[in-house]
Amino acid sequence: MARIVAEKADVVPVLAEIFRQHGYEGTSIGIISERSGLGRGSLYHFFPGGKADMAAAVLDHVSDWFEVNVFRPLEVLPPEAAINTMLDAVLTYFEGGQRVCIVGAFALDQTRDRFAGAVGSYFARWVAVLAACLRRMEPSAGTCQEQAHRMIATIQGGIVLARATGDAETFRTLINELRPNEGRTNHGAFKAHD
Amino acid sequence: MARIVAEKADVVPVLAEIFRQHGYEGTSIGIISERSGLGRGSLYHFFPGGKADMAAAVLDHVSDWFEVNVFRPLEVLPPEAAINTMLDAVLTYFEGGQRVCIVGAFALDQTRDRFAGAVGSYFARWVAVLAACLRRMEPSAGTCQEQAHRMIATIQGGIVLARATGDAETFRTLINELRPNEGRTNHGAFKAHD
DNA sequence: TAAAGTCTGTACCTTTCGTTACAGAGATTC
DNA sequence: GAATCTCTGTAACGAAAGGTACAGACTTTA
Repeated sequence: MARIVAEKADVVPVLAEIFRQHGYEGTSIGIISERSGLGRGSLYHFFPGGKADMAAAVLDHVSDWFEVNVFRPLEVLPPEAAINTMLDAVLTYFEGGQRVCIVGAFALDQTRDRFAGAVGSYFARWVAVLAACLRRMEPSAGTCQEQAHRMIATIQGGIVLARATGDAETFRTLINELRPNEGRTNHGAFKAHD
Repeated sequence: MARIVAEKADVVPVLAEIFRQHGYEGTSIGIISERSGLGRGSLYHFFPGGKADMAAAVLDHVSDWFEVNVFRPLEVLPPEAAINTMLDAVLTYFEGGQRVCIVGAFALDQTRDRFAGAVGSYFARWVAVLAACLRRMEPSAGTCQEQAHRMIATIQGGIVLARATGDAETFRTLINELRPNEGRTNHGAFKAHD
């Protein structure tokens, strides 16, 4: 038999892309086998738990990526730089909003219940770490958690909006408006009048 | 045969709820038949195009609801009242973010391509009509479209976030912060400093 | 009341789903 | 170099998928 040795680590990103495109229910083992080039044998060798196992590995992988590229920087970098790093990462990772956040996508249907732990902790950690960063930035502010919610919601909703309208520029503008370092402009829903 | 005459109009809301919960791919005719109480015969009588036909009817129905309860008010009411009406509708309709926006959910996977027209025009109309309302409110502002994007993204992302964390209060706070009529507070991501 | 039209339940079709079984090829170990 | 382990391809499984066929029962029209 032709044997091209595959490693689990190489397969997970491919799986991630497939789940991103088709969603959990829309992804079939057939598609996975075809797009990854791995037969069913290999697939079930790496992921004995089947499809759910594959999706769980993808969620882990995504969480790790955000841990390194977003959450950790939010903790260790100076606040303004941290937030800019986060937004830069978001802009490239989600490809102008055309590439979906699987965790967010999973949250929208019953898939959420299956992976409630991973989905919940991903967003909980993001909120916690971003709120803490905002607090370091403006210790006087008592609404850091709400600000964090608003920023994350803008990112997630920006993906929905950008994909629905097919407009990547919408997403980029939305994200860049969240930056803290462009001359203290008002980033609110309504312009400040006074 | 037992004959309980059903009307298409009565069935569509039930379908909507099912698609909301399971997503397009996760919804099977079996589930639909079971939950709606209609046999396959009736289902395919009302929707000759099958599952896609059913989902299309749901999208139409949702669009109509928003047309009446959100878009039209945004056009005809005084701006501030219009926006408050929209936010009230959003709060009750999405049930604290636990109930999903099907249009938004469809936008996140390949289902979008199947219903690109309905998905695109739903959001395009929302953006257009909200931006126009904001312009009437503050004719000087040149960023009404961006503000509209931000508000709609907050709503859609708020649903994602609320469902992921299971916290309905997060969603309510997020929505209420979008209101224009509470003493000109700054609703931005960052507090205004000057 | 006869005819036509509308709705409904059931049985069945084909395809695809996720999963399993398993033999064999290649690498690794002793 | 035999034994073992890791990986791979193929075939097949039962279950569930979406969809069709169609006769029967009720309404409506005439």
